[in-house]
Amino acid sequence: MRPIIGDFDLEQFLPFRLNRAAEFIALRFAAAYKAKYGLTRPEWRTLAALGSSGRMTAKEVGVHSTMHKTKVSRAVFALEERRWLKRAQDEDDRRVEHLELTVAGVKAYRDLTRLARDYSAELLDLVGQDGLLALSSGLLAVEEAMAKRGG
Amino acid sequence: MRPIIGDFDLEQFLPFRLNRAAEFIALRFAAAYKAKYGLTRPEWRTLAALGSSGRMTAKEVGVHSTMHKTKVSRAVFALEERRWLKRAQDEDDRRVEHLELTVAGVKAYRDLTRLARDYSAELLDLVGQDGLLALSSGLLAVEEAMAKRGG
DNA sequence: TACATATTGTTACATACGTAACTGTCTATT
DNA sequence: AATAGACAGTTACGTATGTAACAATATGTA
Repeated sequence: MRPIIGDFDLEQFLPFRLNRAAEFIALRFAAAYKAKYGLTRPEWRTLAALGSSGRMTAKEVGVHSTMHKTKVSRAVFALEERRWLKRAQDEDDRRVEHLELTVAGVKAYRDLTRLARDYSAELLDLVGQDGLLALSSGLLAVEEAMAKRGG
Repeated sequence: MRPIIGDFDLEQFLPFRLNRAAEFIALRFAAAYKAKYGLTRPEWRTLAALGSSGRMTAKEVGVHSTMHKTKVSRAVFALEERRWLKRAQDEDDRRVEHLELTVAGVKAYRDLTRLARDYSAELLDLVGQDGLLALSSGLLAVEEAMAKRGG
């Protein structure tokens, strides 16, 4: 539909397009880990961060996965209740807690990363290689901008 | 940091990267309309949809801007309270309401689209033309996939 | 040592959200 | 005409969110 009043078109506005695509892409995957384990997104991200890096503080998880500290705090609490994660106080600085996955946590992490890889393949099929390459290269440019301007 | 346990890396996972970039890009613009008018994102989107198309039903707004009907319903209510929008019942089907901006609404729309254009220019400056072109082309591929698979 | 400031992580509060249930209206079938 | 189903839009409810205030600890400076 052509604009009547102005020449602005939401359909062409990058923030809108980016958001819509992100919701679409992320929701399909979120449905998987939500259905299988009842995880929230912050919980999945925390699991993924700890699974790949082995041991981190809550603050590091937040930086690594770009999450607000309250989100991390709540996700850590939920994963701890599930017994997928354990805390250990730092000996030098008692404000700091080192977080680590339990055996059960690692198991869940492995299963979920398998789902993630399956989903990546599905995306390749759905969006096509050219599309994904373009997207990835565009995202890289945004990520560089974020690093400069403090994302 | 290299993964210790598995070979999965959140940093490379497209849903994560897409989400993070979308949050970064959208938040910067959201800050503008939130600071200036106290608008929420659904309200801005509804305003943008009505501003560019002139007259729509709530359902059409939802389709056009990919929003859940409860979001649209609440945004319409808020814009109506502000007297930026008025409703008119359809004469043939009394379930349907035609939504239209008031003069004040159009004025705000014009101002906000100006901000949107400024922000687009800022993005060009921040991310660079090559990056934006790649991003746009990648998003197009996603949008085509969404159209096929029902986004 | 004492005091101000910064930092890690948690919590209280207000707000935003989606699901599901609902109201009112229209359409199709009988 | 009557009934069942579909549809537009609203609302109630539980949950997720960010802001701001907070507790506990650490650091720097006098």
